[in-house]
Amino acid sequence: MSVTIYDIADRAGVSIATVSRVLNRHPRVSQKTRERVFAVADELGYQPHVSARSLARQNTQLVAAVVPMMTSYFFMEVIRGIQDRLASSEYDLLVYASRSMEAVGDQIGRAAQKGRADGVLICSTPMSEVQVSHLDAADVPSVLVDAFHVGFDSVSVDNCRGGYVATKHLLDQGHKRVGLIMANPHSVPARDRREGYEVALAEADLDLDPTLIRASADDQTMHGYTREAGYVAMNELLALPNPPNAVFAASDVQALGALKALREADLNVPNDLALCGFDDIRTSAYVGLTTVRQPMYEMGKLAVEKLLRRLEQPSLPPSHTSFAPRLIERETTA
Amino acid sequence: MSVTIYDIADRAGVSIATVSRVLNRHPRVSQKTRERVFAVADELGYQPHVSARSLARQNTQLVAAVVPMMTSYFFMEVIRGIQDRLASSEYDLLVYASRSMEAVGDQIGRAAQKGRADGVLICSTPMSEVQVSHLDAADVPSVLVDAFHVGFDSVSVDNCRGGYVATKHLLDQGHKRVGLIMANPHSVPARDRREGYEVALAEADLDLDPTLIRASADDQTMHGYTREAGYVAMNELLALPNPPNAVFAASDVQALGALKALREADLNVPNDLALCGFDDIRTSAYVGLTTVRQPMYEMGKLAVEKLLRRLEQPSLPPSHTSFAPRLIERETTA
DNA sequence: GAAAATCATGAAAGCGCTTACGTTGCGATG
DNA sequence: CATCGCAACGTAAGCGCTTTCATGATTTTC
Repeated sequence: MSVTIYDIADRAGVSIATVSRVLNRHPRVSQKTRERVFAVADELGYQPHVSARSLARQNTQLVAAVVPMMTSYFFMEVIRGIQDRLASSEYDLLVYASRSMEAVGDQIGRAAQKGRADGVLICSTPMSEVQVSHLDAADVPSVLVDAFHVGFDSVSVDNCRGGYVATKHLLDQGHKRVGLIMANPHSVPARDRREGYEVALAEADLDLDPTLIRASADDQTMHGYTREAGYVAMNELLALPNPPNAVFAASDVQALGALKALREADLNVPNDLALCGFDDIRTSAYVGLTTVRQPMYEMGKLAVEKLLRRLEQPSLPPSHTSFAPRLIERETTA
Repeated sequence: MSVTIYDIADRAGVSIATVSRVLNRHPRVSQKTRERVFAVADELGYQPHVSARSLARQNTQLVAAVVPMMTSYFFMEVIRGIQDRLASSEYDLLVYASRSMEAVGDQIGRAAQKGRADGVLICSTPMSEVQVSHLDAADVPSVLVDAFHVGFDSVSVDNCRGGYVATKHLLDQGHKRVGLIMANPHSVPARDRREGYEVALAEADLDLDPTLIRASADDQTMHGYTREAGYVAMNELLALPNPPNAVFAASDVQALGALKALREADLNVPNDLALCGFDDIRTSAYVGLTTVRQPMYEMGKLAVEKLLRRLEQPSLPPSHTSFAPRLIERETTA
């Protein structure tokens, strides 16, 4: 096989214990042997064997991130934040992305397997009791991103407030009939955004018109956060006897689909109909879509921050952070 | 600690060897003990310890992917392909994304460390001799994506052909002065695309006008593949005494920046100036950008395919695949 | 200058698993 | 009936590292 601490020990005329001490910067080694060992080590091109070290130390230097669907810009940004923060730590990143929202459970299981990773980041996955007990059993520090559970560290966004802000903005522009393009109601964030929408309407003393709310068709993989869903929903709204004059879409991808429908209907945005999305994905800036921005990158970063803190102090009480989403005004509501 | 095979062995009244055999589906175990061991195992909620297993088996069940910058859509798609293919294998994915093109070397080092992963996928990184020797020393199967080296399996795209196709398309539309928005010349794909551009011009008996070629400013992190770079470059081209009437941009993000410059200059695309990009990122479809499509997802998928094959048959000669890029005609060259 | 304290090092146990090899007990073989 | 073969299982030696404990060497202390 390749070079081990035994080889170094032989060559340097010391025991493997000493080699290990040198390699781990243990203070109780003489200057002389330290230098000799180091010299031999890189003369032989030594690299510690990761698994062996993990086994002996009882830690991997790994963090696992569980994410439903890499496809979406949201998760990419979160992961980028995770990645960036991790880069300045000693941890490497393991990514568990599932193709469907359903497979997430398995992924959590794998990620939390004994000796797999020192910590787990779980993204956009509501924690069922099964999963909680799973994680508790595995006894691996975890933090939730874009989800909440009392027992775990979490970082999320105040979706209700986001929905409120978006709707309020539309109302402030003078629109009285504000429609909502929902995602799949299975999605907790979508439900929260809808709640914010309803709060804003109530506050403006407007009745809730259920026909103005379009939920995405049931879709197991993307929870309705797709361009097509937005396209269909907008067409339905336009077909109404009394269509809305403004629409809040639960996500930017849906808003983009809606925009397509509007173009096809030859309607002027924002004059005929104003549109506000949610997320602030890259394309939104490009097409001038007004939206509510989630600080995805920052969320990923903070999640890692929390995880690292917990890794150092496992007994800390769970800490929860909720970011306030910010309205980004652009041309679709000018 | 948590439950080990020793606990199972005790409880089931057998030796740890037998437990191990059962768990690894070794045939030489009686039906009865097999059942008993399994029963005890999941009664105790046993999970094998990953590091211990790795050490004993001399393999992790991990594949590492080294990627420069998660930011870009290109890499997202490649990773998605990797992810998807890996999902139906027994391997988990380790992601090494660096913030700058320069840090990639370190990342490769980490990814290829002994006992870290069973195989490595290296994305968009030209292999220097240092890195080659590094990888050879680590002796871990690797495949190159969007890069080439005789000694390694690789999957890439025929960038030269892509540049040719794009330019030819522009010429076929009757444009005589075709400009090129280059990326940083450090980028091998960018150079290849430029070569294709030149070939197409030569074939059409057109002289190469160097003023029509704009390389991105030196940029260490994105190699000039940015919207801003495209914006600047297009403005430079427009400021020319005799500006081009068609432009090929080395990437879609640059093309989008160029598009912005064109909008600001109040020029009609494609009538005043036709534009063709490269990549086919998501936004391109949305804004109707004609482009040359790279099969990113498929590339990731195939890379894993090759890696898995090599994992089984390490002595296979290196296999190289080059995808032919495909022109996607949209409105910017109608 | 002897006892005590400190330091540098080695021997060996262990992390949790796999696996080569040895041992047992059984039915089949001549 | 002695022998062989083989299935089923146990013993123990690893995998490459960390770390405790013991030990001799060196320094400090009064």
